[in-house]
Amino acid sequence: MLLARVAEVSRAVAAVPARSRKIALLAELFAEATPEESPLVIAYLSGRLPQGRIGVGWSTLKEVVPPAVPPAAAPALTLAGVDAAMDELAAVAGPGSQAERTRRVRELCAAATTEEQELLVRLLSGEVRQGALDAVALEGVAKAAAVPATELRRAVMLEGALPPVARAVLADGRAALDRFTLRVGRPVQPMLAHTAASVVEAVEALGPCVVEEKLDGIRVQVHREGEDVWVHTRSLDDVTARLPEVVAAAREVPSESFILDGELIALDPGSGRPAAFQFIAGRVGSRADVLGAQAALPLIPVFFDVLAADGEALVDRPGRERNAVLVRLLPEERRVRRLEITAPEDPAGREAAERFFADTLARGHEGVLVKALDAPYVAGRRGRTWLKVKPVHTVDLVVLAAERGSGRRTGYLSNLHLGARAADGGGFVMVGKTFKGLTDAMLRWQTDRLAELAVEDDGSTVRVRPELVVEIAYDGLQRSTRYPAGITLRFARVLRHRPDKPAAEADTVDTLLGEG
DNA sequence: TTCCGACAGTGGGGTCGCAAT
DNA sequence: ATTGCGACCCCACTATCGGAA
Repeated sequence: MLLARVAEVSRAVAAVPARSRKIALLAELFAEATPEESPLVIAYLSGRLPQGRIGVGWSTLKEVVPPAVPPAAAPALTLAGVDAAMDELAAVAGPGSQAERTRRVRELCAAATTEEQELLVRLLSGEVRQGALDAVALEGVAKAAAVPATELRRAVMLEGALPPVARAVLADGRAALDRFTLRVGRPVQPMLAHTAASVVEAVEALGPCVVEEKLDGIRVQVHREGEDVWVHTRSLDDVTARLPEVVAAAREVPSESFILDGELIALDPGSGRPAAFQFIAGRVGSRADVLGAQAALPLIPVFFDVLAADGEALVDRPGRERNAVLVRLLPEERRVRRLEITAPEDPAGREAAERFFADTLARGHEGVLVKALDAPYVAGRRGRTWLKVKPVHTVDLVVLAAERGSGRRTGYLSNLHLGARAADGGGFVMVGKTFKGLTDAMLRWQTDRLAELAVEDDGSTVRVRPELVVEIAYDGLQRSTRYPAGITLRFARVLRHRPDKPAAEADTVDTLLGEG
């Protein structure tokens, strides 16, 4: 198959708003592909390269963004040829590699038509912007293979990726799905949670449930088969080699075969309180001198779920049964603290849940997860049966500048630079940016208002007179080397504009530091 | 007919490893 | 030695479609 055919369908998918039409267009092409090329077609049309990210970002791509490179007159690139080129691109390393990557990307684009160039750039940048990624592509495969999407989705979650499952089901039909089962050693997509505003709201929504402490660390899925152990992150990256202490902990579990789901945290050497997320992420990211890094900051795995044990899959069992297995496998200090609320309608139960939440925060943790007691482990879905609750801080800050948006925000001033009032009363100190929480109406309003306040425009960022106050919600402060006060807001989002409030009454850096 | 679950899109800060300067 | 880039860890929120209620 030619790349041009894929590019053509991608453009058509982007052009139709209805999801059902997107799915139909994708299904048509998937049915047209041979079994050999189907994984490639599906990967490309779900917005990713089979090779994953291969060291090419916007800085490299800006030199080839159409129409920077003269396009080929007629389509000639085959899917197999492009795939081979991507393999080679991914393998480029060492001195001169940056120039070599740029050269190869340009060479590939020179052999592509304009439409193909656009697809290549979008695949390499990871932004297909066709309104269809994994989930919609999965629906397309289900339609093409005439299998129920729910069954296909389950197989994909257990396999961890769509293309291999798609190839099997397109070739052999529904029966092929039976080949994809939960297997120790093969990571599955982790179950995710939704957000609730309060513990009471979460408990009311779920009925009989368990409240668990939410640890602020790195999610890990730990597999063991005999002496073999694998550790995977949320995106299924294999980080086993960086985490010897997790491997050792897995080998202490009194079971030869299991899959555990948990969080990696660390304790601050001084206070014994949970270490800041930044330190834990740094540890997990360190590949060089693993033993030295481990000595400086040993990580502690704490688990909250078990997907399989002693050769038996547990994902379809209710949460209370999985927890019973977890209790059997792990000592208390290897499990998250939890409180069962068996009678959610009883005020005493709700009060207990509230106390547990407050106590968890007092211990220095991030918040809680509330989970329905009878819910199965639904891999890869953000099920309504797990709800997270975290405290939210708010603060009034001043807009110092705004960046022009892209994609559907083209033409709007989108990303706001946020300033706190300086402690000494002189001016404002930037403490972060945000583009979140804005409705289209707010976007339109702030674009107009900020244009009135503009004092300088470099084409991408518009500096403004510091007069517009915005109410900002955030999850807490982080240490920062980027901003002058040495701090920045974590997960800042706009709650509302405050045109009624003078900038001189905005919150100060000291207020921010006081609230932590 | 209305409601709501699931998806995609739009980016935020920090940290590491590696290449370029 | 420092800087810049890319990958990946954490993530919030809105708009939209389409099936459920």
